[in-house]
Amino acid sequence: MQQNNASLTQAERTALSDKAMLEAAMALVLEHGPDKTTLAMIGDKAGYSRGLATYRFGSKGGLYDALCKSISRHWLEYLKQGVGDKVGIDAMCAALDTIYKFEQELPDEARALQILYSGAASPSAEYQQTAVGIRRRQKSDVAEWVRRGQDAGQVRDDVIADEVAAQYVAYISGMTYLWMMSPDSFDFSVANEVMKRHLRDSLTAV
Amino acid sequence: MQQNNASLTQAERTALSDKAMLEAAMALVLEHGPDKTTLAMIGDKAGYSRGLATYRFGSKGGLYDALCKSISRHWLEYLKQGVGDKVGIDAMCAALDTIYKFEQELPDEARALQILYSGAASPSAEYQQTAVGIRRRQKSDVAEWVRRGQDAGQVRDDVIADEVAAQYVAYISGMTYLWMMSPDSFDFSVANEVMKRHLRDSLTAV
DNA sequence: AATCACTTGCTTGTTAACAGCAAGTAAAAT
DNA sequence: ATTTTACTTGCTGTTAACAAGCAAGTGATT
Repeated sequence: MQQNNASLTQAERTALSDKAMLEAAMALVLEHGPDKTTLAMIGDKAGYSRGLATYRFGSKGGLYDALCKSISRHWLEYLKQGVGDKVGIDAMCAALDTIYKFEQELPDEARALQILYSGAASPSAEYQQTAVGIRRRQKSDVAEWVRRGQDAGQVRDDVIADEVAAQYVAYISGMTYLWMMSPDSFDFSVANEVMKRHLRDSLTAV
Repeated sequence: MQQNNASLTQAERTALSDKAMLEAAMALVLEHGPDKTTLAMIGDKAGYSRGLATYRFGSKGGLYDALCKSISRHWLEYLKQGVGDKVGIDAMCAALDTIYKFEQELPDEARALQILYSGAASPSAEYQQTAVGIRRRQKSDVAEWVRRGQDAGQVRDDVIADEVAAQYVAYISGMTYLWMMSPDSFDFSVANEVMKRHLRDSLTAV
């Protein structure tokens, strides 16, 4: 399929097939969901054999773990760019805007990530720890924003960073889930404005 | 298995096997997740044949839809009892306490429901509409509490009931999900106290 | 620079497990 | 007694996973 390139190093071949497989997997997950997607479909769509997915990723769960990590990495980079070096309330508001922008610009990745994170709730999900780790990291990042905002005098001192971060991450998890499940019932941009106002009202130093 | 009862009506037989199947399914979903649970395992655990689940519920997805509805019904009754005839902020706070109590008293049902709702994010989930409908109903119930609280003069008039309800339901969805994924990272009772304080601070009429 | 030993990427053959269906049996209703 | 309903068993196509094989790339020796 891809041997029109006269000659590739082993590393290049792997990188190429890896990318093709993960892209195919994402498209098929969006269309059919993780469980109705078969390894044969993925291999076929990627332009390889039905056996490559298992060979490369060990198992179906292993492939989804890799996909989860791959999209998460991209998302975390995107978020980092959107937030920049802001801290405190500014960082939290910028993150909300970045989430919305990500959903608008890269709806496929956003949706696929949401499906995978949701699937991680199942006891059989092999990427459960991956999903948990990312949520945990997001929470600690937010807590750090709050602490730095407090140091900078922007955020009031009597709030507890970890508590604020837990509420914030819970809100985001729930809102992205609900919005994906029924976009017509939940207006994301309005919700974001409400949330930003709330953050300013409740966290700004007196 | 259950024919020690001399004679049962057809309706009784169905009710009995229905209950046994759903209970078995719930236990197995908690242990192995929906996709690694097989219909044969469910029939076996319930004390019937491997074929009954398909016969009764049409398909694996149909069974999970029934399970989702069954646990949801119980949960909604439990919630109704916990909230009583409260409205406004009181109802929203009572609902938070009831959620916590449900998780403490009936952790299996709470966890199974969470797994099923999460699985509904997959495009292949046959109970997607069931899950969406319940979330939608919860949101409109909350909006109604807010409106009645406004009528009673407890809740400030300048908040928009639908917006408040969306935020509230999003927060609950996210918190229950995160708490199930890593109970050690999210302190549910502390989060509830924080949330209740926030509700009072931001919604109480001036 | 040409060959050869070896490794790595990928494919194909195979198997056990699975969901779903159809045809059957047993139990209750009429 | 006959019909209807609850449930079981036999069967088939599909699937994930594994193993054995093939082909392409790599690196050392000459």
